[in-house]
Amino acid sequence: MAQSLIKAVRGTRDLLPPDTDTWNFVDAAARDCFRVYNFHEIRTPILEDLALFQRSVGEETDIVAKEMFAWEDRARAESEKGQWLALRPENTAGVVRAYIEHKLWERPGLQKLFYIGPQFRRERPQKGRYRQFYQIGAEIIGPPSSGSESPARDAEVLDMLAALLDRLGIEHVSLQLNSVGDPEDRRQYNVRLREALEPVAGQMCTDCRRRAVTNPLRVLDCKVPADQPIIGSLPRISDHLGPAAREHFEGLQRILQRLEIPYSINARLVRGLDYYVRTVFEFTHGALGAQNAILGGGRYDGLSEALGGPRSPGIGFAIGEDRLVMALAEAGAATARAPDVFIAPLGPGMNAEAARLAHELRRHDLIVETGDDSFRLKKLLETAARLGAHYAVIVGEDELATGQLALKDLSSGEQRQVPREELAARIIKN
RNA sequence: GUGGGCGUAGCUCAACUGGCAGAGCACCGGACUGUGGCUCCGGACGUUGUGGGUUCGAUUCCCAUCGCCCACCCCA
Repeated sequence: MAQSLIKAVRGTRDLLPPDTDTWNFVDAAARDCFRVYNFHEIRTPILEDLALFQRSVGEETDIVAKEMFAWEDRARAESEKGQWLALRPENTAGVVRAYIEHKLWERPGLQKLFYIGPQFRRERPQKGRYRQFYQIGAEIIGPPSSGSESPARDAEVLDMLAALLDRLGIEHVSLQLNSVGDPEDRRQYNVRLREALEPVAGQMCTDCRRRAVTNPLRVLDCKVPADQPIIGSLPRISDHLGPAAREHFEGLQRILQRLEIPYSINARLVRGLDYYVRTVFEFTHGALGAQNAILGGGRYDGLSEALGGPRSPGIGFAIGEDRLVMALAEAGAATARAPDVFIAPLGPGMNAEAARLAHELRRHDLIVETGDDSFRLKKLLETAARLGAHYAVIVGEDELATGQLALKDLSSGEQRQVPREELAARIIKN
């Protein structure tokens, strides 16, 4: 391989057929789900002002501190400085920015928005983690008067997710649920956690010793077996929720139970983004390697205000589509598309007849592939079989003369003469 | 950013302590001039990721470099 060949840049990849059929299958299933839950699509730019992510995701988070593609744009005038731009590392910030910029809170009712698109993080690639990755996400946001603060909205989002995963046939997923409380609850809990960690951190792994100082919440996430007893003895955030957050969390659980959506409370589920309050959740899937979270989300009641907008509580999620597709592949889901019929033009000059017939069949919404009259019939049928076509139609001199086309069922091998005008109906019926 | 593993045909992989780079699948042609899947015969397929070093000789050993994978940190 010559080294001068240009290749896809690190952490990006080409999605090729037949995999793209699977991706489209997922997209279509998601859009269908969003439709019946009355969500509408929003498309925001891939490129945003860097400050948007610093203010929303959190300046101290690794995502913003070291994992963004960001650069200073060319200055418009010599006296000016360039604007700092970034490829979006997630989509919620952009959605809320657009919500504020276009005063969507003035529209009646709740804003129920979804997006499907690429996101970018400058991390070292590994299984299920790419520098350009794809997320399917949705947000419910609106002023408090629209009911945006209600746990019913949290439940609606979770119900939709459960429906989507079920529809896709993804099994072995489990809903992990937690409440991280309101900002004041979280501050107090952080203090308590630090206090509790101080005497025991020395007995924990090196990462935890560091986290105990820098980011105590992350200690809860540690997977080192030896640390588990200590982690189990640490105070739980659920014991430190204020009355409002507690009531919200209980309200959500009542609805989930009525909806018969199974979930488990994971007191150690904390999420990395600064803006999350109250409800946080994850769906995890076995057999995806270390990156086992297939989607995640939570409530972000203060985000709009943090970005200079009016108070607008909200809740949302993002599905890691790369991982969802991986899970589908694990399940062996058949999503590839094959032609309904292959047209074999037999003999010189038959391409025109084949093209005409293909045109007619396609108007009946059939997936049609055509061969070329320069090939022998043996090769044409071979091609038809290899493409996975259900039927082959032979168009040759004999057929033209009689008006009867040879229709061959490629799985059974059965072949019969069919009048040209009945062809489409015959293929559709089977 | 850190650690480990791996780079050989389109794909999956062989090649003993250094001795003519191979197999299966896939591809193309033929046996079979209007009938695919099975079988048989034949064909094409490579600067062994790249650059350097050691050697009579390197896919093999050494150094460097690039790429990919897995994991860590962190996270969807």
